[in-house]
Amino acid sequence: MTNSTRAIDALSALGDPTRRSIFERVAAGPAAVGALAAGLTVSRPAVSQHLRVLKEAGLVTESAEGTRRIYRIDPRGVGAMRDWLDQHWDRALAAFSDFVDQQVEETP
Amino acid sequence: MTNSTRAIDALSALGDPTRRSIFERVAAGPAAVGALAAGLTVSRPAVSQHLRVLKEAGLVTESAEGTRRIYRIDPRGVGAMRDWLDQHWDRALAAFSDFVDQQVEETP
DNA sequence: CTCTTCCGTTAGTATTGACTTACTGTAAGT
DNA sequence: ACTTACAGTAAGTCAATACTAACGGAAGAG
Repeated sequence: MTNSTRAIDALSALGDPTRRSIFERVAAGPAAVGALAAGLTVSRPAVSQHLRVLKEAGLVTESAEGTRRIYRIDPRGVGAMRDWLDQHWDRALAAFSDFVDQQVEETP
Repeated sequence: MTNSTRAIDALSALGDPTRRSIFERVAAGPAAVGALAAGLTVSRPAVSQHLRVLKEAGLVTESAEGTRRIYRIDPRGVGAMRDWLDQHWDRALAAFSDFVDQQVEETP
């Protein structure tokens, strides 16, 4: 998978508010599925499904500890999003300053 | 609107694949609605609706030139997303290195 | 003034996907 | 072996939303 593809998946994954909550909780520290579901209004299977999407997007990793599955934040997806965003950040600044310059010329 | 709120809106907005396409085209350079729709498979009203969402998310700006509306990339939304992500980027690296250290200890 | 172009809005439809319930599986404790 | 705890899977429901078709409005050309 290319880095840009991962960035796309990560953006799609974080588009959902519930998944953002889950991701932010995982980002705060490693956690099991049950613990995550306890702090949310949705059921545990729902959390499990969201975690799978986040995992496929490269935003979290999974590791077993007995019957519990511990989820941790994954630098790959976060980094891919960061790279994708940095590209557009540069463009945004350039386009914006061009636009401002143009406005100044038209209204002296 | 707070900066974090704008980051949330921006993430939700870019969750849709069609909106990502539109956003990337606008990021490549200012464009009118018709020109954007011509390069996509969806109808012009659909593009118009997506642009409104992107505008409300602070990702693009609108300016009239006669009957045409020119859309440009907006640094505000892009910057808000960048800030939001940078927070988690730091956590991602820290959590990952902790995890690796722990794995090394357990399997010497 | 009329015609054309370009665009936003509205209403209605269709599709996506988020959620729950029920079930199955696995590991640890007794 | 039985029970308990924890989690993924499957199937079905329902709400959110992406999309099209039809309409209306503003600006420039003739």
